[in-house]
Amino acid sequence: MATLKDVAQRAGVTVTTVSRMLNSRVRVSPETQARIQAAMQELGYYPNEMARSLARKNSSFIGLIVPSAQNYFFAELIHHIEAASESHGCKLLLCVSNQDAQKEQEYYQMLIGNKVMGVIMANYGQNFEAISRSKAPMVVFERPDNQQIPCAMTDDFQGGHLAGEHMIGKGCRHLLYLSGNAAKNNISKRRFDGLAAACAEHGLTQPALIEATWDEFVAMNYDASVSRIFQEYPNVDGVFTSNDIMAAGVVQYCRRHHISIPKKLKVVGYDDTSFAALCAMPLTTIHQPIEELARHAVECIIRRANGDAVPTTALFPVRLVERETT
Amino acid sequence: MATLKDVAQRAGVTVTTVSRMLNSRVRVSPETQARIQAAMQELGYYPNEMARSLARKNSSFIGLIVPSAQNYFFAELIHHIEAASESHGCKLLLCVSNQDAQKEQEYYQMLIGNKVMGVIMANYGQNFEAISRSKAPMVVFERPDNQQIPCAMTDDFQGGHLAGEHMIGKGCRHLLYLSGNAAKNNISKRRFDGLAAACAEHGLTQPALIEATWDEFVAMNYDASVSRIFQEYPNVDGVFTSNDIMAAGVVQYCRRHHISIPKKLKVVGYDDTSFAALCAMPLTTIHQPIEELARHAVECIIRRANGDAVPTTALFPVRLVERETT
DNA sequence: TTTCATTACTATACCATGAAATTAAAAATG
DNA sequence: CATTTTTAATTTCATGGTATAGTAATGAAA
Repeated sequence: MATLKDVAQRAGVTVTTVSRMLNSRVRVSPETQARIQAAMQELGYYPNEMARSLARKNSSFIGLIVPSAQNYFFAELIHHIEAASESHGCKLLLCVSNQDAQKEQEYYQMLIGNKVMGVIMANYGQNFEAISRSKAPMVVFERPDNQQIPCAMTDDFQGGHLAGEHMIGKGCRHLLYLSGNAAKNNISKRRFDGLAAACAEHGLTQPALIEATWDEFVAMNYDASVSRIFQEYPNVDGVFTSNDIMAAGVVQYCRRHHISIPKKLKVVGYDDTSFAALCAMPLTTIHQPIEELARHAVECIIRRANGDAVPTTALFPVRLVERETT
Repeated sequence: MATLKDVAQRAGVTVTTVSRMLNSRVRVSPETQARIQAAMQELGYYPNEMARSLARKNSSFIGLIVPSAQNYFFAELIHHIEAASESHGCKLLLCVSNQDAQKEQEYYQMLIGNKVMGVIMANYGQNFEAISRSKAPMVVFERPDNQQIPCAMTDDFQGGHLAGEHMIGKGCRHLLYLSGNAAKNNISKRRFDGLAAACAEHGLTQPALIEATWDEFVAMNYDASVSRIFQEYPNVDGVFTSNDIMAAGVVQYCRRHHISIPKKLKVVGYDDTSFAALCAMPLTTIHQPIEELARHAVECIIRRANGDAVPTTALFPVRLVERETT
């Protein structure tokens, strides 16, 4: 590959001049500019980003750590984060952690080693001290223990509450929350709390709770947990799930067991990925503003890289989308 | 961040020694090794990958260009390519082209500029000359014009043929192919040819053809094309689609219009992503070995980086998975 | 004393950046 | 008009963190 030097030589100037033309807005005479342009054309020059990063002590990479890339929610998140990155001239380094805390750490190290502009973590393993040490800006999709870290999140409590209100309004009396693998984490807890609050407000008992496993998340098959619902809580008439895939699983189960939806059972999913509308029975679900979330996260990083102030926490509202399962 | 120099200083050796220990298999005495290890620990040293890449003239990045990250097929592809990369110690640079040939070029340039080990293109824009110039190994998921480029693909003709055989065997007489946005591309053509061959073998007329648009692909909503099917070919009794999302669209349409599946109409999808089993009506579909494909692509790159020979073309068989739509 | 293993030293390369210095040309001054 | 000042355009030089080749030095074992 042609280097700056080659271009400079061909254009009859020094490397600095070429570099200046490319990077700084200091004037370069039009003639030299033309000569350099021509030389670059002829040689098919493209700067070595490695050298750039080294010299500048930072790259234009943005690291993204997600637990899965297959899962629809994260697939959309990835999609939008890529788009947002690209629109800011950044490149996306994608890391799939499989929810493995160890891997998360390793990936994080690797990203820091690659001098990324910032790291976005979509699943924030609990004890993550390394972060505070490094000074690479980081954004998290979860309320971090460390208040220094910017955070973009949606209003999970509201989501649970909306779902509860909706189902109760439709006549449900026995609610159940089918929680994701992250049952003990805050996201799940907040949603549950929202749901529970709605129950309390209407004088209903606490919602029941079933926790799916991580394996089910990976396999995108929640059959085991879904059937537990009906074994353990036969009189349930409203199910709220942690994601749309689970909701689809419930719908499928009911179809096989001739439980009519929405008459006998109402189902509210979560995320509102395109999948929610694609199931043969379109899901009522809580819509998460994934694109806004993604944009916000990327912007946090860009701003911090520019030395601008960054809001510590941003809370995005969610909304309920009514379709056919309620 | 601590640098090699810092580590060397602390361990009382020269950078060369530390570097040697990290990179070459030349012997370093156990004591020095221990001292260096300790120093690295204490300083939390992690090598600057930028500097490494620069010095070595290559990085351990693998670039992946896909038209979309949301689309289920590509989401799974991404997932598996990430996994395969990681297992070889490589990092994944994800690029979403939106099927824009211009963007594809730009991304490709960018990747070359980042000295990636290789590029995997999941949608291979036609006239892509830049490739031949650069010598970064590249793998494509499509039969390339350029025979130099390794290529991993599945047997699309077989896929079409299987679908045809299956539907004809189930009694269909009027087949239709709902083609993806890439109707004019080879993939789609080969599938159609396979389907047509099956028809011919059974003395049926050529299958009808409807082409979806790129916009529909992006929106993951094929309503417009789906309804065209029934307007233009009211007597169709078997639909073969280019992906599972389309098939789900057909199923949904039929559900709304009380066309019973599989009695009146049979549907065969393509890809067999997890989505195929998740729809409320599980799809009969052509299974693509996405994981194997991904692994193969990554291995091609690794091998070429090691200077080993790489098979030019690898053709993977597909198989039909029968579920409830036929 | 020779031999060998280990480590140090030195220099150079990778490619680009950026601060400071230089040159050349244009403008202002007496 | 000669001289100084200003400005624009470009160059020189040092720098970033690591890799690597070649050579010298050290110390211990043969």
